[in-house]
Amino acid sequence: MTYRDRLSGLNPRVLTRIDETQLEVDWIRSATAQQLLDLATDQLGLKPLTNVALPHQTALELGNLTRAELFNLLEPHFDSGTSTAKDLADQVQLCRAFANPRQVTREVANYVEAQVQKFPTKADHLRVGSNAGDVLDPFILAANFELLSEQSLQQTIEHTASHKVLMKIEDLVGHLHENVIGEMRGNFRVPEPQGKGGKEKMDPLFNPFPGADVGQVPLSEKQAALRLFQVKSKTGSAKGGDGKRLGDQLIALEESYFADTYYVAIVGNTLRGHRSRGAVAKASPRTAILVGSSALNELTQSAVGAELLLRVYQRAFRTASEETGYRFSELAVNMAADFEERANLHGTDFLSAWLHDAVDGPSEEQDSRRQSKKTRRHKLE
DNA sequence: CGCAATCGATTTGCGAATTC
DNA sequence: GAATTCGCAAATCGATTGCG
Repeated sequence: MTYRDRLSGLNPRVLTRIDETQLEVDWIRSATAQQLLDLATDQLGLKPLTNVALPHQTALELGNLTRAELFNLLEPHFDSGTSTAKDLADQVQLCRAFANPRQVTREVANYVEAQVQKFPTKADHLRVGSNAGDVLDPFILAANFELLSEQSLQQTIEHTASHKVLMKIEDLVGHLHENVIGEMRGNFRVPEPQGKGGKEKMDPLFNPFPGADVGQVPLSEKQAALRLFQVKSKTGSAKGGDGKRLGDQLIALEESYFADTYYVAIVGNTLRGHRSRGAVAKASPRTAILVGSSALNELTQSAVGAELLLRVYQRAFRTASEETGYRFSELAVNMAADFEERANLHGTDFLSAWLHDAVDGPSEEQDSRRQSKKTRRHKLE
């Protein structure tokens, strides 16, 4: 019985993507180094290079070279004043990883741009977050003002804004990992659960792989086992009870699909201090728990996965910066002016002004006893 | 049906509890 | 006693729920 037989009955769109990614990885597994090189030169509109790849070298051998190694190989074939050798080295790695590099890089840039559009641009974006209750903490603002900002309103606002932006970027990067790794040859992004039933309940149509973010078709030496990954940015992400919950999900995936499961963190150079390793291992003993390069090697089936991600992301960030025109420091000046203006209006310093904005309100909106709706749940009982 | 509130997921940081 | 793990906090996002 092949891995594919065990998947029959799953959502047809998921199966289509799995079959597609199987073909994509089959190509690179069977291609020669020359074929990979030809693909890369063709995509850049360059003439084919005939005397770079060794006759019996495979595409994987060439594609798994580091960027520096590739560059050294290619550099003698181009004029030293141009960036062509570098571009081609990049393109070889991209073609090794993705079946459609151009589309992937464009989509990543689009995604980044969409998130940049949600970065703060006005003072009101700092005063309250996207959730109405997430009001900026005036006491932390005071600490920021005194301890970080030399009592400068301008600096205080810059620190506050950058904190907010970096929180958004954390979320952004986490999603990039899932989506970009899911696009690589042999991998597929596990679709978000659809419709009702919850995120944790397995359903062949609406939620076939609860607990996994990325799937991978089997290795050529172990054809029976689908590989399923729970991907985190760092080991600190899941804590306490999350580990047990994830472990329970992973072991359910192993049993349902005869799958090998992986609990991986992209960033991290040691398992020491892993917050949820224990809980996952206890609930799902056969799940491999990996961090850093060890994680990337499994996810990308290459030794240069981390390099590749950085390259794709940096390009996207630069493109997004140019295309959105988001200018952090200019916006911070405007936001600071707005805070100052509000303070002058109230005739006090801006910390006091914001303190009242952050805690004052009609008691009907602040006191559950005055909210006549329905009874609320309480933690203790 | 549309919008607001809520729920569950993610991140980091910190201190308490537990384990070796 | 040191190292590890657990649990809580604040912040964000997206999906679901529920109200008018």
